Amino acid sequence: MAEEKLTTQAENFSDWYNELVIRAELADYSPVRGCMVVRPYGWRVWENIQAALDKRFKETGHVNAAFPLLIPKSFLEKEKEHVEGFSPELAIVTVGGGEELEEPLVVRPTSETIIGYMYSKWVKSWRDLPILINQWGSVVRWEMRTKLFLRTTEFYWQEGHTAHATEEEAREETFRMLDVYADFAINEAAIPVIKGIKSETEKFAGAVMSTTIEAMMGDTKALQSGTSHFLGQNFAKAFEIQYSDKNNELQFAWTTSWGLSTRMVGAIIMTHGDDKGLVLPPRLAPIQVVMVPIFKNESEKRQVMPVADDLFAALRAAGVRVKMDDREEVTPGFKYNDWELRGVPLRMEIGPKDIEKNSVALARRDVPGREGKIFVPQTGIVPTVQNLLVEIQAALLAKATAFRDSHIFSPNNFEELTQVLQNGWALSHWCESSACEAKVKEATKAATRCIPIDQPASTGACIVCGQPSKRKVIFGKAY
RNA sequence: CGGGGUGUAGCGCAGUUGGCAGCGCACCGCGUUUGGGACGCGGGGGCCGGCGGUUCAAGUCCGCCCACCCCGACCA
Repeated sequence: MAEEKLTTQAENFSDWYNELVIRAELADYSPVRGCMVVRPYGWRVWENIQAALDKRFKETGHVNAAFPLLIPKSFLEKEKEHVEGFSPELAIVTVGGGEELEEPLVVRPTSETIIGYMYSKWVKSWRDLPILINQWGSVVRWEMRTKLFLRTTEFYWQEGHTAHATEEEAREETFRMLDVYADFAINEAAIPVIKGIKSETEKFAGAVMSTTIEAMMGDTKALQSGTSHFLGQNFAKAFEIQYSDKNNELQFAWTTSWGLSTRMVGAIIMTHGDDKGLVLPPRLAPIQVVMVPIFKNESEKRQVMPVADDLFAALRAAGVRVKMDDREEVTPGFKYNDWELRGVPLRMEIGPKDIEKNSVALARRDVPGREGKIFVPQTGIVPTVQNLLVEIQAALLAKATAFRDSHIFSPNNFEELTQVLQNGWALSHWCESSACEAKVKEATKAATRCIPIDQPASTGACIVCGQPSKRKVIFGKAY
C-alpha cells in the first residue's frame, strides 16, 4: 500500500524514478546484484508492449523461434569487434553437473553468434533466403551501474535476426524494422522518437551501421529506446553463412539484427510520469479504467453496486481493460491517489449522487485536479470512455512532443553548445569525426545520439572544428 | 576500479557523558468511518551489517572486514 508523497521530479529525478518503480509495483530489486524482478503490474505493461510489437513483426513477415541461453565462448570470439565490445560484460559458465566444462559457455549477451552459426547450417541456396526470425527472451550483460528497467544485468527483450541475399535487401530490412519501432513508440507508447544513425563510436559491436530511435526523457536526457543494425557480411563471414546464387556461385549472406527491451518500460515512465506518479498511455496500460464505487453504508452500497457492476460489465464486454476497486478498508480519496500513482489513464467514480442523476464522474490521469474531472451520463458510457482513452493517448503524445521540441536547440558555436546541453539536446552540424565527438563529451558529458534520418538537406560547418558538414547530428546527455 | 556517503523492525529514521532498543508509516485484531491520502483502542515484529577488541556493562568507544547507495570510467 502506498504511503505519502513521492519525491518530486524537480527535487531529484533519479530518486523520483526509483521510488516510483517500487511503489507502483512495477519491479523490485532481486537478491542478485544488478538484477530486477518484474512484478505482475510491470510485466503486464511489457506483455502489452510485446503484443503490439509481435503483431507488427508478423505483419512484416517475421516468425518467432527460440535459441539457447548458453553459447560456446569461442563463438563470441569469431567476430573481432563483437568480442571486443562484449567481453568485459560477459557472464561465463565454467562448471556443469559438478564437472569443469571442456569449453566455457557464455550466458548470451545477445544472440548474433549462435544464430549466425545456425543460419550457416540452414542456408545453402538463394532459395533459403531471406530468413526472418525473431526471438523473445532475456540476455545477461555484467553492467557496472544498474537501474531498474533502464540497465539491469539481465533484461528481457526481443531480438530479430535476419539473413538476406543482397546488401540492398538487408539495408531495407534494417530501416523497415527501425520504422516498426518508431511506429510502435509513437502510436502505442505515445513517445515521440527520432530515427537516426549511430556514430562510429556509438554503434553496435560488430555492426556496419546501427540505427536507433532516440527519445527524450522528462529530465531532457536521451534514451536509446530501440536499435536496428545492418551487420553487413561481418557475421556471415565469421560463421560462414553462404549460399549458392542463381549462377551457382557461392556468396556470403547479408545480415541484420534489431532489438527492443524492457528499457521501453523505463522510457514510458520517464516520458509521461509526473509528481503524482506513473502516467500510462491507454494503449499499453494494464488497467485503462479503474472504477471507484462510493457509499457510506449498506443501503447506499445496495444502490450503488448493481449500477457499478452493470457499467463494469458493459465496458469489459466492449474490450476496455477495466478494474473495479471494491476494497472497503480504504477510503475513496486513498484510492484516487493509489491509482494515480499507478498511472491508470481514466478513473470512474460512482456514488449515491450519481445514482440519483444517472451520471458518473470521470477523471483523466493526464489532466490533474478538477479540470480533468467531468460528469457524464451513464447512458453511452462505452463510447464516452473509448473516446476519452483515444483523446488521452493523443494528448500524451502531443505533450511529450511539445516538451521534446522545446528542449532541442540549435547552438551557433561550441560555447553555446555546451550551454544548451545542460538542459536539452543540440541539433548541430558535425564533421562526423570521433575526435570532435570526444571533445564534446569531454566538455559536457553529452555524446552524439544519432544523425537524424529525416532532416532537410543542408550544408554547414562542424560545431566543434568548423570543417564542412553535410548533415546535422543530435548531441545529448544519455542514459 | 577512483571520489563521497549510509548500514538500528518491511520502509523512513532517532538513540545524549557507554546503563531495560525507540518513534512515524506499513502490518494484524475490534469498532466507528468512506465524493481527494480517515480515526480510536489493542497487538505482533530486532543477530542494532559482520568479526574481533576495550569494559562490570557496547547500538554507542577502538580495529579490521562486508554490503548497499550517489558521482565518474563502461553500456540496450
